[in-house]
Amino acid sequence: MPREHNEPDEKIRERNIRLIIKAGIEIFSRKGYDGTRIAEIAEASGLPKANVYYYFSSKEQIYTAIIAHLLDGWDNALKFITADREPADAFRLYIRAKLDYTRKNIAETRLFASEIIQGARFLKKKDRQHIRDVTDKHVAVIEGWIAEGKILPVDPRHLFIMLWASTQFYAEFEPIAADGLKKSRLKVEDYEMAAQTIAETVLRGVLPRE
Amino acid sequence: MPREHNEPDEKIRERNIRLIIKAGIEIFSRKGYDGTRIAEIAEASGLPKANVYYYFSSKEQIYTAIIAHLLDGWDNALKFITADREPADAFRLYIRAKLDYTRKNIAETRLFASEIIQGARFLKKKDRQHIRDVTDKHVAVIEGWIAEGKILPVDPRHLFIMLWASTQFYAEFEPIAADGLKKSRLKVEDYEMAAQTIAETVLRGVLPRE
DNA sequence: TAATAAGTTGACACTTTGGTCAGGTTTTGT
DNA sequence: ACAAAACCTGACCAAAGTGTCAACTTATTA
Repeated sequence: MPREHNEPDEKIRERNIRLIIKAGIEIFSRKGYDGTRIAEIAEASGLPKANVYYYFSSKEQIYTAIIAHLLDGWDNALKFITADREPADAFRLYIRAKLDYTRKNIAETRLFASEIIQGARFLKKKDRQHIRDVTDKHVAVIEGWIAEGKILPVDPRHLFIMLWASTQFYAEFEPIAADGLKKSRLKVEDYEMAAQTIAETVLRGVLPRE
Repeated sequence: MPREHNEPDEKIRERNIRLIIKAGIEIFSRKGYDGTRIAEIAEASGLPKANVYYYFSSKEQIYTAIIAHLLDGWDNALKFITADREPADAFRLYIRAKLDYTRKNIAETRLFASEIIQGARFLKKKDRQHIRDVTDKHVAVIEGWIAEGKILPVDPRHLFIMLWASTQFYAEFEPIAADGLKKSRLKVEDYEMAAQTIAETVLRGVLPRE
């Protein structure tokens, strides 16, 4: 088996940790925490099991490293609901960015879903607090728009959940979504069409009539 | 430990299978297929492990029995999108029924999500076909409404996914949904409010302006 | 280039797992 | 009451699981 070679300047440590995390994301996302076997991660990353333990002292440590990595990714992807934009633009951008992120990071998205379904056992208090804070900030922006009459009075928290849920779905439930769309696999165009439908419907749903 | 006593006339076999399935739903939903240990199901159902194997010959058999049971439940719960209703009523009823079902069957809902995330390994071809058929039927009704001008031209499949996703979310992602709503746990009123927000928004989103 | 640090790994210890089985007890039909 | 059927279960496997370790090789640094 040809050894994956380093990117330029990438240290051995960095490369191996990257390989382990990458394999871990894939396998944890499919099997959940309890269902994942370290040996499988080792095999998928091309390292012997003992070498995995050289970098991580336990299964839990690999898992929590991945969760942290994942939450980081989201923060970068989602900064589009700000008060200085028009609601229509903000929603459209948000929906598109979220769908884009999930499409390009299907395994991470599934892993997060898996973690929550399994009881959010490894989501730290501060991680949850962080999610709450981000939500609150967005909610405040929406409430501002409502006060200005820019959108209709809708419960902003449920509205948010609706957007979150709709955009998550395509990655998490890919086989079901594909069945529903009568495709064998989802392609970029399907995500594109999803973004359009969600944005159109929700915008007509919340913008005041002219 | 006090033995759970029979419901009147319930045969031993029925009772034990019921107990095993019940425990199985709870544990499979939390741990996924690979993560679930038969010993844990045995303990949760109050039977010795060997007794579980007296009724089911393998882990897989328990799991697939549960999946079948679950799909049955859905068929009963969701019969509200029919061409003879007005769109507004049909959507409102569907959203409410789905949220009601997920609220009362949280573990089943999570188990289904878990199964899909883990690659739909045990969802039989005919089950998927059945889901497709039901979807197609609903899609046809929506297309009918569009043709009659009763609702705006929206992609019916993506619209459906939106409804499905939004209504699933509260059960699957309960901790996140609760965080988002600033509650410690979701109550009936929260599901009620969710139904209202989703229905209002989507209806304004698809009904033609007067 | 020599010493030290970092990385690698086969083999091992110990635990848990799915599943079996022989032999017991209880329920049921007649 | 008695036999047959249904039910129950402690003890047991082989396989698979997590994590360890001592001895080895490769990289780094002065």
